[in-house]
Amino acid sequence: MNKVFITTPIYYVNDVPHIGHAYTTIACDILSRWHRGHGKEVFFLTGTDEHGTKIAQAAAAHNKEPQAYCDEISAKFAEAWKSLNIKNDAFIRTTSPEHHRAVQTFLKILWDKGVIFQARYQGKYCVQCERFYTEDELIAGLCPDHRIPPETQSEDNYFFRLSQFKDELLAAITDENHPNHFKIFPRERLNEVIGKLKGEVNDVSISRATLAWGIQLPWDRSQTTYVWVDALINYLTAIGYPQDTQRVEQWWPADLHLMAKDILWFHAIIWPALLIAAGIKVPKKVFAHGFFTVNGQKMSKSLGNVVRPVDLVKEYGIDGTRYLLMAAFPFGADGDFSAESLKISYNAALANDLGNLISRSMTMVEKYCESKVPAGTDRGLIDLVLKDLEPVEGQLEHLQFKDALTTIFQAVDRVNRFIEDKAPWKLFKTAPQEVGPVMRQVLISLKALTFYLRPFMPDTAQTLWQQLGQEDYIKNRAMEFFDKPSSVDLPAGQPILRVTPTFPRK
RNA sequence: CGCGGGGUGGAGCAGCCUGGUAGCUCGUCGGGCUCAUAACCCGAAGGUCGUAGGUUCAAAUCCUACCCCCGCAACCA
Repeated sequence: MNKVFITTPIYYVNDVPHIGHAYTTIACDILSRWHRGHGKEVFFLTGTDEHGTKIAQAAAAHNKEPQAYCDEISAKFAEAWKSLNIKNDAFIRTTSPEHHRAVQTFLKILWDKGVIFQARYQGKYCVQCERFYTEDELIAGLCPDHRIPPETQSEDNYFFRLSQFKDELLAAITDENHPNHFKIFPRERLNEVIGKLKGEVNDVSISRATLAWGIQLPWDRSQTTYVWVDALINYLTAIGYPQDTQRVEQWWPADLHLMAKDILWFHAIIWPALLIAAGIKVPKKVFAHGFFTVNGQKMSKSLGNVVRPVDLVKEYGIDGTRYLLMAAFPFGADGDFSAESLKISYNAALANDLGNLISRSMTMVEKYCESKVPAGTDRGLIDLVLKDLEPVEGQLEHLQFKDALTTIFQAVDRVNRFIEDKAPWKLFKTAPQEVGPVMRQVLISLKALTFYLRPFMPDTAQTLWQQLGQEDYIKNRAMEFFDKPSSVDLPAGQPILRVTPTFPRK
């Protein structure tokens, strides 16, 4: 399998991007870069979700036409990803004509297959959730998510027979040999989904009669597609569905849908059910990461503690931000970002360990080795460093970003300890001929490290790459490296460049 | 019976699924080094793993009960 199709959710344009969005997107970017570095063909998709009542309302509140409003906010997402060095292969917008066509085609298939029916629905509808709730689901008569009283609404809607797929879905997620098998991670979330699936599963409304800002149902223009159904189909639109069958064939099924845990149900149940109903393969893996608090509190506008990606980038740089977000707590679990711990983490890992290692190494090569890669044959350190780094492969395979970083920084520590142990500054005085082989090992170890740092910190890796006197781009060399790490090397005599400190202390 | 997360040395966390020397980062104390971004290296102190039971040769780890903390209104990954 040589292709990897990775997606973030498409982000709802009723607010500008914050670090929650960035968190998911950075994680996908790291995976994309890692896979590309291993020679895989990667399609990394992100984008914006632009339909629905809330968007129409938000636009009205800004005195804008919905489309103009969407254009504006959507652009901010695209900009944010640029500023975080996100290299997505496509940026999809649900207001695009291609997406309209895809949604209508997809829904028409479901309609023709008879899995959609019309019913007069009377029920409790939460405007915020844009969904109906059963009496069971309400808590003290309030929406369980929003804690507001739902409106009693009655209208003719179209419904998708989700209940019909309940057993098959349960089998699909629990039985590895099921033809529609797909994985849900992490474990807690899988258990949660299984639990819900074993309970009552209701058919879901897929259209609204009163919503104008959306995509009309192909067989009934008086009805507009429910935003969630609209949104999920983006994953198909982006790869050319329905007309470009070749591209669809090439990329589908998606290898990974990554998202936060609040929208797992849509991705793990509704989406696969829709696909099965339409006769399309289900995604291979759905991973829901956790929520986080900021300084121990939920991020909120009213508390004024919403953190924007730009704020962090300003303080810690692009790579610093990418590192800090991934290193703070295990991916998948809930966690906290505090201003204090970010700073501590930055100084400890990036400035003191990695930044200083680079700095001291380059200085010593300059002072003791005439700024050139020295000759030598010892590879003891290099072998140990490569051994240290081996677990990264499996850790990234399981989206354990924090663990992968821990592993990488253990290798960084090893190089620091090696330098301490060999004390080139002493050797320079007592046995100068021994300095070269020591520094050579340090430099080659740094080169190896660079390949592992690259997905997390692409600019840093490229800079370090150039400091090591390498030309070209590191990304073009990753495949060759990972093909046979043990042969990593540097030509003796190659000039080493010194540049300004990477990750200055804060 | 609403849902979920958590209680582990001073702080923040990992380990718990697949029982068997309690690990990491920061901080503190002592030492070393001086190549380096007041950094780096070595050593030390410090924990009855929320409480009470149970299972077991053995439990932070499995089971039961209980106590406490946090998120689940809005924005929202």
